[in-house]
Amino acid sequence: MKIIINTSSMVPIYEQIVDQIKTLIRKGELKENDGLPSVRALSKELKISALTVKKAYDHLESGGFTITVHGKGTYVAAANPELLLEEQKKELEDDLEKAVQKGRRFGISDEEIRGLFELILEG
Amino acid sequence: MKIIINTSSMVPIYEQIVDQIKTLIRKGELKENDGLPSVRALSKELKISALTVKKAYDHLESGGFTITVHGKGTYVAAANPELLLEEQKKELEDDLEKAVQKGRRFGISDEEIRGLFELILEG
Amino acid sequence: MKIIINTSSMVPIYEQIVDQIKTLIRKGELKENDGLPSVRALSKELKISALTVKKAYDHLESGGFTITVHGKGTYVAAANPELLLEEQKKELEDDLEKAVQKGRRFGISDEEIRGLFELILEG
Amino acid sequence: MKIIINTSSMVPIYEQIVDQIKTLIRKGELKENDGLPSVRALSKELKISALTVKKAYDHLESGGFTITVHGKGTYVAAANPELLLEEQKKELEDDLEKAVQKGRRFGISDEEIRGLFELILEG
DNA sequence: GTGGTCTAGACCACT
DNA sequence: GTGGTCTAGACCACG
Repeated sequence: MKIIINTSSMVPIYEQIVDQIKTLIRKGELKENDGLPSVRALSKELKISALTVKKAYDHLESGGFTITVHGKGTYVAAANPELLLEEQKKELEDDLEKAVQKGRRFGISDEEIRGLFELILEG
Repeated sequence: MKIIINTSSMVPIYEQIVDQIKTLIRKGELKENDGLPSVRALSKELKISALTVKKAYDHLESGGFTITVHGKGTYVAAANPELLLEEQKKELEDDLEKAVQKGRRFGISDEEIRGLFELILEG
Repeated sequence: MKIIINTSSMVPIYEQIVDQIKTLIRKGELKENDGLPSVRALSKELKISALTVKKAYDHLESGGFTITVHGKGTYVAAANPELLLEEQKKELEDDLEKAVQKGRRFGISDEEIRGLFELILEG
Repeated sequence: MKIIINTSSMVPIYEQIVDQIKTLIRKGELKENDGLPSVRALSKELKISALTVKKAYDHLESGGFTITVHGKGTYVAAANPELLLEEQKKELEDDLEKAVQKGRRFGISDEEIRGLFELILEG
């Protein structure tokens, strides 16, 4: 489990974990019935609170991506990589749309917004 | 003063006010020495707490965009539209960068991210 | 009546008026039964709100320095220049004491405070 | 944290808190990365509203004296005691200057003002 | 009328 | 537990 946490990022830690595990599942690096690290183990490895890991696992489970078996651990559920991809694309789309709308609200032209976007993508 | 508040947004109300007034100043719709609505008047108009409007005005003043005179009101300070534009561009840039990073974290290729972006811009 | 108003000062306008009239009385430039300018006249002369002048006159009257005769005007009361001087000294003393206490609270030595004070007095 | 609040003073409570914490930082009693009391804890201790403490902490953060981490707490930032000292001296200087100007407005001679000042400093 | 401060409590997000 | 936002209303100072 290569999870990378950026504590100075504005993205909540639990969300960073959720995002990365979802991606691992989608890309097939985590397959059905694979076991996730225990909450305590992952929290120790990432040097963060166990409650934060627990929150990430809760989100994964309520989204149907994992199944938690009491007393045993957390396992990857029957994955549907395509659905997952669509979901993640939708989320990205929302973020991009919000940014574009903010730019337009600022009175910045679409050409300029595109220019900034390309700079970021290439930089 | 056409300020539009979206209470269901995750963006704090006071920040929405700050953003929109900054934009009005930058676009010249609010000029130097123009008076802003009184705290009470705007709070009544937007149906929000006076303290929330006050907080927005405080942010504007500490940013040097307005000058507040006790017992008289809040006025637009000597504007520096260019500096303001740079600031707003920087903010947009940050949002776009976060979105791109999220896309990459999802394992979505840059080409796909660009595709989504163009769809939004053209849509 | 040479009253000088500094609108950019942090001292309230009405207080500036009160201070200067008290001083005029104390120094004998305004004597008992002398008439003060009407509220309207002074407000026009100083280009400030009549309410502000009214507030200054109210303070003077409640302090016993003037007497207002309905329909006639405001007149200097029997002055007691010595008492007035003591009062003003007391006020100055309070301000200086507050400043010194603040300096000490900041952990600035008495020598340094004295140094700053002398600089101001000589500057 | 020995913070002393004077509710009968004209100085806003939040400003009193800001002043005293700045001084604690400058004098080294609060060092880099030290945690400040939680908003709720300090508000309870001082028997004031949590919002007032929050306002003080906001001012400290916007001044770069502290760093606030959501869900964790407020911590002392890399201090710059010298800059802080200059800032506090400037504040004291302003207060002294205002007092001197008031004395002169009262028509009190510089010698007398100095006399009062020395009495306070020595008393 | 204006802004400035404060309260007592609520709800939310993050750890 | 922590901080972040918001409310509805109060009281004060200034014009």
